[in-house]
Amino acid sequence: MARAATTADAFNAVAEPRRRQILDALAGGERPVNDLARLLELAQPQVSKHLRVLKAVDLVAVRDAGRQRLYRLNSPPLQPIYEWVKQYEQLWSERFDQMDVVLEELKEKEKGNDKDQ
Amino acid sequence: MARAATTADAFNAVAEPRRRQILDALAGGERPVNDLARLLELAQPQVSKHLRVLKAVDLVAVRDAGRQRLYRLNSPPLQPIYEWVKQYEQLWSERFDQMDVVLEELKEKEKGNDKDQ
DNA sequence: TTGACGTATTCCCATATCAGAATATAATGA
DNA sequence: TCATTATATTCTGATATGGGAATACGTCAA
Repeated sequence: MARAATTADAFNAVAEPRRRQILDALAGGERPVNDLARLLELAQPQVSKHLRVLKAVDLVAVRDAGRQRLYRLNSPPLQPIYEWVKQYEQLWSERFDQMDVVLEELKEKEKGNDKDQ
Repeated sequence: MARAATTADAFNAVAEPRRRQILDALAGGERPVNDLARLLELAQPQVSKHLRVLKAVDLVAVRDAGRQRLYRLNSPPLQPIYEWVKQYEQLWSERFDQMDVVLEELKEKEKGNDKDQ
């Protein structure tokens, strides 16, 4: 098998920086496609394609407005990412863990020194 | 160009479920490769390959222990993901608040129905 | 040294990606 | 209806993935 599709879940969809930028832009409110293209300095077809991926994982919704299509953010599908990564936030923010890492490295170094002698 | 490499950053590395599982397993402490393979019911070579990706983005560190190689979690590279997704957490919790409002209204209506009976 | 164990690498292959260019579709206004 | 504007789709090509299988590498014990 190959790599999971970008449309497989929010994790994969959001791994692409352009798509994160699009979501960031939509956080300010709904926008038509060309607007996004101008903002991100990206060609219109690429924007449409990225939006398609985001739509597939339900991260955006669309609304027709004449010839324009107004896309808007739908953030809830990001929640699993938040929930997953949140658990690790403690690990890097807690001082004790950092101390553990430092101590581990010191032990390693000491081992190396022992070997040398 | 093609899709960004899995080793491009933590976003891409972590988009693969198996690699998240590996990190989850390592959250409990350092482990040798075969241990992980058994835990995740995955063939050893695949585990080694996933670990290589995780190492490339500095999400794991290794320590030699005889014939074994003990891998351990290094969570700080996950921080950019947390920081990015955290901004959206408010948006969906606000939505929940709105839902609360709706539920409240429903309850009110029900009260009204009770009165009718 | 040899054999066994633990881990890493390589090869194969089906599958997707992303950008760019070209083109198609849809809606509006004259 | 026709031209214009806004968006979507299709095609191409270079690239990489992830699993499976086979194999190579490294270390320890006898």
